[in-house]
Amino acid sequence: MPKPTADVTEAELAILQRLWVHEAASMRQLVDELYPSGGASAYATVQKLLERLEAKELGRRERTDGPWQFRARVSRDELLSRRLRRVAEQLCDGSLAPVLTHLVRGQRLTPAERAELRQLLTELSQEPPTRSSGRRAGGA
Amino acid sequence: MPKPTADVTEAELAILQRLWVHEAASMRQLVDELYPSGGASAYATVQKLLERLEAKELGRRERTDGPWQFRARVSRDELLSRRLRRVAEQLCDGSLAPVLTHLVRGQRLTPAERAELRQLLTELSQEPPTRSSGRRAGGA
DNA sequence: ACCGGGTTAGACAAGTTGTCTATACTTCGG
DNA sequence: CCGAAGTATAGACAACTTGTCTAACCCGGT
Repeated sequence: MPKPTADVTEAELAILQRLWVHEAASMRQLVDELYPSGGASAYATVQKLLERLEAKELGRRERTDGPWQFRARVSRDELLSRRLRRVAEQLCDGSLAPVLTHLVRGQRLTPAERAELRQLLTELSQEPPTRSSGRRAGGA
Repeated sequence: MPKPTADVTEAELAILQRLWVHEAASMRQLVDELYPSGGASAYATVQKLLERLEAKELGRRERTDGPWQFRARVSRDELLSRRLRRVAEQLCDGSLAPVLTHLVRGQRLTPAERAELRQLLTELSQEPPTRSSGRRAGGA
């Protein structure tokens, strides 16, 4: 059982990025894209990485006529959520609100970005705050 | 030279947390707090961790009459910034704006939190380039 | 001189990470 | 049928990280 907090390594992330782009891909496709000049072992390397992604339940393989097809099991958004939650866990006592405040305060936002955020906040305020059913809130 | 992106491990973070609380602390103090029932080697463990923190330029030692005094060289805020930047780097093409949007959208914010954020945004819009004296302008 | 605290250098096991080797299995052309 | 080429899988491997631990060292006080 892979720890729920299982982290994604650089190489694994590179695979995921391609899967997010392609929806589904074969090993050959991934190898060609990620290790274009890769030697003989690139294939097995990608295989191992996909294997680990599967173990972490971040990827899935699918049978087809031909070779296996691979898909991501988490969206970029979901992964983002996990990372942020982890950061909050370690540095903000588990709460994400301080992260938000920190970001708003610390980043020099362009007026356009500020406006967009205010707009977004306003929209969310107008939706029923008690029923948070419709939208996928935060994933997990 | 340690990579600027040098990561902080769990145990190192525990040390930093104490240093953030205490401003400065001796080894003994840290050992007693972090390994209260720790065996004979706890001292050396903490030493090694502090050594690594120093190598990463995240901590500093200071001579005093008695034993060394240790201090953090980064604030929690700064560390938060680095982590967030890294996340943005890996998942949002380097830009933090999507992280912000994601957070605002994904977290169930209480009305109070929303109000506070809107307030904050308004403030920032009104005094753009001025480092106002009242608030800490720490981030990044 | 001895003791006990502080101080330091390094050994170490366990785990992670990316790559690579070896070996199957499948399938298609000749 | 044989073998070549692509596909599939298991496991070895070196390099690195991480937290702990051992063995010393130095030095002032009694």
